[in-house]
Amino acid sequence: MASEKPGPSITIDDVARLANVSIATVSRTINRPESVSALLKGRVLEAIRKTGFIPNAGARLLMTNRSGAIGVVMPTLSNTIFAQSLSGFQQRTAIDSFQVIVAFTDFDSVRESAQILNLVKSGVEAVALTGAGQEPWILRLLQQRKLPYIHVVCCEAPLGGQTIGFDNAKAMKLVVSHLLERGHKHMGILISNTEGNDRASARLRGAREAIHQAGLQLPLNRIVETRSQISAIRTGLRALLKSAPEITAVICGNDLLAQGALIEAQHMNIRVPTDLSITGFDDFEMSAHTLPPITTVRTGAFNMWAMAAEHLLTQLNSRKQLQGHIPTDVELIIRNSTAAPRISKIRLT
Amino acid sequence: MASEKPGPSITIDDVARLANVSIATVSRTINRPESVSALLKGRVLEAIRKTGFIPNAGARLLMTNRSGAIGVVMPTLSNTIFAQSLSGFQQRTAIDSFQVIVAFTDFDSVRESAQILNLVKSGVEAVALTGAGQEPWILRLLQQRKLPYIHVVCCEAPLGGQTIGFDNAKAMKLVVSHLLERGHKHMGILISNTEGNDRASARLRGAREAIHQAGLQLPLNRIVETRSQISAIRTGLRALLKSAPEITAVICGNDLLAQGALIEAQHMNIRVPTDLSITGFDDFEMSAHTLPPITTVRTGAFNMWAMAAEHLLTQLNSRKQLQGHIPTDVELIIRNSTAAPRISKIRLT
DNA sequence: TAGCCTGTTGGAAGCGCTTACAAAATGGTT
DNA sequence: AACCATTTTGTAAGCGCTTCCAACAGGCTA
Repeated sequence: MASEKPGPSITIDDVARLANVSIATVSRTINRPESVSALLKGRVLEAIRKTGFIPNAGARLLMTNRSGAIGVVMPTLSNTIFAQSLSGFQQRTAIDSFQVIVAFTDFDSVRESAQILNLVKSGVEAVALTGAGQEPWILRLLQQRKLPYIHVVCCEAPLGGQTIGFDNAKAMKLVVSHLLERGHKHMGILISNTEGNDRASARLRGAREAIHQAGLQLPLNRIVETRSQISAIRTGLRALLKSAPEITAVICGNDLLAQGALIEAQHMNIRVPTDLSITGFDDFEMSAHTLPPITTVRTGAFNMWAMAAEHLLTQLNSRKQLQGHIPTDVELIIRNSTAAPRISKIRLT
Repeated sequence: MASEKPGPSITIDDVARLANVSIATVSRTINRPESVSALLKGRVLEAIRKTGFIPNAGARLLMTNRSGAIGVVMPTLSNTIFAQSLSGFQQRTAIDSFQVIVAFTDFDSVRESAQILNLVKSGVEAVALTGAGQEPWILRLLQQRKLPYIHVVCCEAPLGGQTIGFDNAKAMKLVVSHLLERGHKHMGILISNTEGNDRASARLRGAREAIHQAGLQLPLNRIVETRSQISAIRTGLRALLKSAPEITAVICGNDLLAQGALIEAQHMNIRVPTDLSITGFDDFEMSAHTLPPITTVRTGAFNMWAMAAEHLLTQLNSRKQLQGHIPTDVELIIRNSTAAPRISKIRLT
């Protein structure tokens, strides 16, 4: 009925009283048990058990400045790759008993700044960021406060920030090389919105450069940006094929796009890879199982983010400032969604 | 080189001194600006801006007992449904400027208890739990500490806990009814490991009951439990079809399983739905686009979790204990992966 | 036995904030 | 001009913990 008062919760004093020791001893048995005699330690532990004492997070944080929380900032969770990434990150932080606070930006760098600021306000000890497209002021704020942070999935960052990942542009060139080797001359690109997404931009740039370097053209009508809903992706592929019917291969910015493209191709009765080659990027688990399985680039997101976590934790433990770039491996996985283009470019539509 | 000292960070005193007011005034302009005169408020705000002051989370938490953080406990992120769920939850909490701390259990209720305990230790103000399979002691602990919590995706919970969701068993019966209507007599079930997963168990139970109620049999060889990797799911379907070749429909415990089953069917050259009907559960975005699209149950995970968040936030704001069950809608989405069984049950393999 | 070193323990001082309370300022009213 | 109600401000008391420091207890050596 009437809302209950918060109720005086159990404090270290209660435990100390019950164990008949000082609060200092209780604190020590929790934080540095080796410095307490077996006798008292036993009494204290027993008292803690009996009372159900859980140290007050605020008081502890106030004294130690250690919240045991790490922030991670991602655009969204609607692409599996970020779910994987978050899993990897969290799995590693869990080993060191760190909590993960997640924040999503929806690819909006203004919102991203706000989210990072919120993380700082809530006392995270470090932050992992997706990409390097953050507003400089917020990065500067992190630096001023000496909060370790790292940009993941990229290879260079503003303000000398640490990075872990690979060169998205270079990785995309692997894909293009593969298609060139197969004999493709006319390629289209299906990519997620590049605005506020430096990874997508870099991949697009890489593909573009590689195509140009091969002496081929990439007119604008062969590049389609799309939102990441399956229906939008499907529409995107249709638009691409309509505006550039000559293309024999579609380079997708990630595996979600590739899956959408593959589905739309099936619906359109376009045979993959016979009529059209499709490539992805990220190597989803599913991509090995689709019909045909998708040629893609394995980037090891799970491990990459686990390493990012490890890197931050190391800094927190050693209190020393690491820096520079940690390169991660990237591997072109050739599957059956790519093949040589048909001699005749006639397709049934 | 030498590790830099933490460096005295900016406190409320610095701001007060600069603005030439008392710390109380600074605190008030941050927390109850309407109670401060425009003049001083201006000076304080300016001083905050100049100094880059960010209130110390620990001190604040210590005084107010409000961390601004909510915990959410999920089994994993490897099934898209949980990514959706987390998104929904976080989207709602963000509106009230609450941070989300995520914890994963990997379907292990012992680990789950530990995770919940960690959340409590780190000072969350409320907790959202997946399902109702938690160990009672940890729920009791939440109750003792008067931490609002809610079980999501279920309809009843131990210890009188609040729940939001639907009856998984009953929802599964919709699927079975649909298959019965289509004339199926021999159904198989592909379900994720039920151990430590009360939702999967309930769905299995629902299917079983509905089948029995229709006067049909469900021998054990028609039930296959599987891990959730695509390859395991595919193996699972093969095993199911091998041990029970007479089945004309496969009821999958969720859409991930259904997608895996559909893929394996394609690989085995089994036509869906002609040779085999397949049903899912959860209604992934993708499920509307596969070939054929998958008949499934829409549970609105995103909204359900957003509502869960809202419910917790309401309790936090009103400080009153709500209780009971919040039912959510469930809808059978009939698509082309289900049809009447073929008269002849001969399949090409 | 005196003198020391090591290992334990408790007392007490804050950490940086919020907020109760009192003091001061403001603005009518008589 | 004196008074009271109201608003605004400052003072100071903690919140519950960690940790410095001093006190003390043993176990040695000299």
